[in-house]
Amino acid sequence: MYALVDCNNFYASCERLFQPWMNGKPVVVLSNNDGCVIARSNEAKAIGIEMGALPFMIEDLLAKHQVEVRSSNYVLYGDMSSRVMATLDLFSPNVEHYSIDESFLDLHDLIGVDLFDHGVNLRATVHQHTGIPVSVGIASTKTLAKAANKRAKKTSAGVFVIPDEQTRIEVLSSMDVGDIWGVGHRNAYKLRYWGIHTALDFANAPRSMIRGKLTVVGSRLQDELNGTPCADLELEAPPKQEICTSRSFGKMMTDYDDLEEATLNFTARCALKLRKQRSAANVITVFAYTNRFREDLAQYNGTRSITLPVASNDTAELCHYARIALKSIFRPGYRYKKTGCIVQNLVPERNVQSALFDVGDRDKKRKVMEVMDLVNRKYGRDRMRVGAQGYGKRWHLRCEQRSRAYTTRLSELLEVNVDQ
DNA sequence: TCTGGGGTCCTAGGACCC
DNA sequence: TCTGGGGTCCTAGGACCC
Repeated sequence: MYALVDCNNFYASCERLFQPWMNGKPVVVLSNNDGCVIARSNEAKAIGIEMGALPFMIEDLLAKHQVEVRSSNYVLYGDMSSRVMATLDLFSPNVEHYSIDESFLDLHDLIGVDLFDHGVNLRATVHQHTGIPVSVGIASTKTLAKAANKRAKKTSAGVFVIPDEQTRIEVLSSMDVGDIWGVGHRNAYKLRYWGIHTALDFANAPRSMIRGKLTVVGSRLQDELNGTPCADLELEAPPKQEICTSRSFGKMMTDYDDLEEATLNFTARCALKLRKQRSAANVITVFAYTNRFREDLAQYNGTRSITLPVASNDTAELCHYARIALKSIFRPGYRYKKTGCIVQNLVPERNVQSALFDVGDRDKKRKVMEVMDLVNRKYGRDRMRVGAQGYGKRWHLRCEQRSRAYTTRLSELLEVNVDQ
């Protein structure tokens, strides 16, 4: 059996931990740039705030219900996530950390233990260690555990087990086909058109039909819903095959120099992420977009890829090629909203194929990066940087309601008054 | 004024090989 | 009447996830 443990309204729950007066009140967390709603407490859901809602369009609703609005604070969420995960690791030797707020646990070694009680215990322990509420779904495949978890969220215990065939059929028959993990809105639409409305319809549909219309992906899903596991736990995250850093800007930008400074900062982030996983990139892609929602403005999407002579994770070298790419796509006169950098065709750092006519001392460059990373680990991100990254930060994000780094910054620790 | 950021997997079709 | 049979590699695009 597998358990799927999912943190309830994770970002909103993190915000509440250190601002407990928000308990029982509606809370929403906004995306980068305070652009749209990406997390909601149950109270916020209840008053009808939708995922993706735009704050300026629901101003009245927010004011009327005195909704607590927060900018996203990923440092806090990332730290709370690792605390939750560390607790889950106590419950199974095999845990897949699937996303920032979800983990799969392998329960195959659990013999003679009541699974429901185990789930209740797990939930209580996570709450005791971290204060984060979680839901637990337990079943014989990952896809069924997902379905059980969805059901668990509707129960007061917060735990739901699919122990037998009867329960499986009952759960699947009351589940919309679009709620199956792996069926997105596009395939859900098609499936309904073909007369498949519930997860049980999907599980019982002719195999050849599912295979024909939804390829092997659909076929596997069907097997999983019928209790045949097709996906094992991924205990170690495989190295990423590509890495992207991009942001929308608080304000649209027209000036090339501003755009370059932002883009090279994103490139530097990519280079750092590459070094962290000990990879080097063969290809670098840079893109620059205008605001696609502003139909009144001229639109432009520029993108350019460059193949490096030798795979690299050197910040200065990647910035050099990123700048060439950006210069070649930049068109004056447009108002740019977003740029980004993607590094691709990654290879292990130790495995880099050198070029016949390569110039420069790569060993020396590597040592420079090592020192830079060391300095920055000790004194803070980007303390040491390439000049082109600048200090202007004209491209900075808007985040007007950001909470403190309660768990990761000494200067922002919570103060507790003990006089009373 | 105002719409996130970061990934993976699969398939079809073209180019090319013998 | 009417033009083989297998392959591989690469890319673009679609679909999905959080």
